[in-house]
Amino acid sequence: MQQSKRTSFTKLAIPTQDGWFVASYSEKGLAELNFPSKQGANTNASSNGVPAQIRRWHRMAAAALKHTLAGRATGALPPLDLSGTDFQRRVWNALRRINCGQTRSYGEIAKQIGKPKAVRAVGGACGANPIPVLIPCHRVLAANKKLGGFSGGLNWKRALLTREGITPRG
DNA sequence: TCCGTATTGAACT
DNA sequence: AGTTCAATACGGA
Repeated sequence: MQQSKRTSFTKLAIPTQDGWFVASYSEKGLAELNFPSKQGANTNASSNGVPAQIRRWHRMAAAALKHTLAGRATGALPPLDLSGTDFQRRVWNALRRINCGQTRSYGEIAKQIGKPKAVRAVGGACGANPIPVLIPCHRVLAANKKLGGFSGGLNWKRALLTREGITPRG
């Protein structure tokens, strides 16, 4: 049997004041989080057939997401099933250490993971972050406090930072 | 192997 | 203060 096949994640919606986020779970944990899309998302309409453990993870993820969207500390997260290279996971791990209301530059993240010159690669890893908001890639600004970029749209990044009391330049 | 990237800092208008 | 540019690490095609 091919366990790598992984036909599909279990997708469950998280209702927030900003719309319906979609969380994707594997058997190992939370694998993806997507911003609300205008079209109705392809989520499991009910919890029928969803393992109890995943439902538990989903409750944790939903609470953490709502806290973060409100500008509060993210709090406990379910286990994360991060697919990515070593480098990317190092970056994402470093991002998780940025507390609410704090920011880092791409260069600082690069230093933190022991590759001070890999600043652009850090940017690339941020863009590949499968779990935005909960892995706070929005707290990474450019060296001169410029906004930088955001895969979910700069409007999101700006809004998230503002809620945390941060006013980026630009 | 080549190309793009959510960078950076220095040099130069 | 704005613009240009080379250096640099990584990932995808």
